[in-house]
Amino acid sequence: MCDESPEIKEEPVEIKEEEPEAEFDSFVSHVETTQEESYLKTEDASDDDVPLVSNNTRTKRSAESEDDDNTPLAKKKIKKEKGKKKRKVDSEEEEEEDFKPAKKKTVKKPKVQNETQEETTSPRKRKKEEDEHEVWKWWEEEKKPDGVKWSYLEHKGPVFAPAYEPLPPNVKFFYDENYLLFLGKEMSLSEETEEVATFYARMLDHDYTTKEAFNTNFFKDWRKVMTSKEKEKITDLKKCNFKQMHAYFQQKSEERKAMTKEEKKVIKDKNEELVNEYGFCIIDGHKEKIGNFRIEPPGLFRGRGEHPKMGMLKKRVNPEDVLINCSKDSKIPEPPPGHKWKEIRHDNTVTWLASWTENVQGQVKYVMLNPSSKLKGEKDWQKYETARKLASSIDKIRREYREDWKSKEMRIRQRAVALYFIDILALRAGNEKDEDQADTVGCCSLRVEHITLHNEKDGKEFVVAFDFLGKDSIRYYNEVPVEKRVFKNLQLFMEGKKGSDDLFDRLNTTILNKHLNELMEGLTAKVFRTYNASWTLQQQLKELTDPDSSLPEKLLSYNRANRAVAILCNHQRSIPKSHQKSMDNLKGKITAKREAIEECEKQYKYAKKDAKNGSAKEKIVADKMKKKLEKLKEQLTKLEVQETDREENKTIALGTSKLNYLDPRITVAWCKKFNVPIEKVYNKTHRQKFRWAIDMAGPDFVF
DNA sequence: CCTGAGACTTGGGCGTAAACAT
DNA sequence: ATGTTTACGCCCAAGTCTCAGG
Repeated sequence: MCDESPEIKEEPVEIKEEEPEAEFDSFVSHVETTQEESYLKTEDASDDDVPLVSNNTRTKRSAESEDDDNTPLAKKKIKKEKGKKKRKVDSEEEEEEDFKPAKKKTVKKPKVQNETQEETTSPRKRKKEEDEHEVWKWWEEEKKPDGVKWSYLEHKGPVFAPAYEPLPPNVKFFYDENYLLFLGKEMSLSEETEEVATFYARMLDHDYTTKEAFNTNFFKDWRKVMTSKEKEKITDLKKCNFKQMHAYFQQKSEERKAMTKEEKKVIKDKNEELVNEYGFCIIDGHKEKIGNFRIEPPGLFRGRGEHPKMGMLKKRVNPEDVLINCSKDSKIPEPPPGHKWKEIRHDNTVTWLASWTENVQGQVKYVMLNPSSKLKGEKDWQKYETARKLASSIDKIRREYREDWKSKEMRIRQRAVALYFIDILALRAGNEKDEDQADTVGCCSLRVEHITLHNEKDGKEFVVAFDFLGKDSIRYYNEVPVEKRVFKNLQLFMEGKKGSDDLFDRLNTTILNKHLNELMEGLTAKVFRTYNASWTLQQQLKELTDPDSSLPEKLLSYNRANRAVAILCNHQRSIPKSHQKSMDNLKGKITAKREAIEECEKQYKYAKKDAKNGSAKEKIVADKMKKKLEKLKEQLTKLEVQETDREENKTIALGTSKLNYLDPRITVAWCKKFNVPIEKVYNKTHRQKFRWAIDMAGPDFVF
């Protein structure tokens, strides 16, 4: 603001001398103490241990040939060996045939796993599920030309929300004209007015309805759909009584819960039929699942955090609002009777099957494929390959941005400090946001008020305290000791600014990403999150897994590693309502088990005595006792493990990192190496999404 | 540059089905 | 078999990033 010159103002000389060639030894650990290594030494950390082959490769690569990695060849290398198939379409046909035998192989699996004993939950069921899906190794196919996402696409179009069913006449709406009467005066509403009213009535016991913005927005939009008569009468939301409506919906939901098995089955079957009809598409010769083939129903907008638009009416979407995307030569989806599509297009450079524009924020919404599809899987795979590439040039990049902390140019310093945060704290990039969205920030959009500098805190020097609302208005709070040079730079950036000023006033995500792309092809800010998450998982697994431990203990290790990542990425959740209760419950069980063990021990003692001078029969009894005791003890540890796991997990959400940040091949390799059945860590959805990794990665995969 | 549209990934919450305990 | 607890999968909002056009 104050000075336009890009040159930095007189830099305090001290800074320059401060650092006698800092090494990489001071990367801050932000995820508990144990993780330092993951940032400390990107490569030699593992040397003292088993010198894994691929580890060496990585070291070498990063040391001498980063530049080569920048060529687009990197990706291709991997696929190189396989296909020299020319015509995609025909080759697919063949592949299918080829891989049918492979399916049979899977069937044998349980035998191999016998070592891990009974644990495998209903392997029969699982097989069936997986066998129902077409299995083909898409990752061995040739890639499509740049920008082309498919050559054939056929589907039946999206499913629309069911039409509004007016309330039965006995469910009334009341309005208190004088603001006096207890119930208000009975009032009948036009259908549309009633429909919108039900949206509100359904949310009556939700927090939203206590928020002013929500109520104001809702009321404003509600009045828009009212008839002029209604509008005249209904002038104050506070005078509206939705209680009967609310009760009606509650009752409805009770009824639904109380349905008999048969009734539920009917509904389920009907739904399944719908899914079979509309839930799949044909893409490049394969039948694949669609992710969200249902158009979003109308309702009230539920923005998160302090969203200025919360409570606004999300209008019903009609076929006339919907764009269809499919192959020209495919069977074009039929719009519902009496309707027309807004447009039918044939754009094979995008992946969506249908789209419409939502009225609250004006954003385009899409119908897209399920993550199990080739289209999504390939992209996911590519994402992790980019992250691995970053792993091999991270040293250079770190060296560079550290150098940039000393730059004469303010914009470069800011860029370098921001990058440092993104790297070590896994912050998000932080695009600018409009006024009409919740006020949340990421790295580039941090404001002065979001950080506090402490020369010293809790015995540590140069501590930066972050406190801001990030994505989804989740609070990010972290006290991080940083390097002195970073600290000094921050002081400089904050000089003469108000709390509401941007911390990095010469930086935004575009600038940052442009720079990153120059450092490495395909590099953007979010790649650091992927890289750091996956790297941390690998490192933590290595550190925490004891090959000799029991299966539950191994799983605990895995969860802990997963948790370290979730902490790093700040994946939080609200404490489940039932947490305390279920915790007490568990504690009770543990005490009970302990008592049982005590009791059993006593008995065992006696039995042993008896056995000593007794006959074979008594020996058998004692033996049995011993077995029982062992079993009990095992159960106890299992419970205790569960307890710590759950306690540690109560505010941390593991799902997001597992699904979006952790290279599945790390997990797969770990499972294979330590003989952990994959379904212990990956549920059915995970297994479908990560099928490529499950098939691709051996026990020795290294990220 | 700046802006906004567009496309696609990432995110927590919540209802419900399934698993488990009783 | 039935009630309770847990986990899954859906939902859809909220990010990231690219690109076109002024």
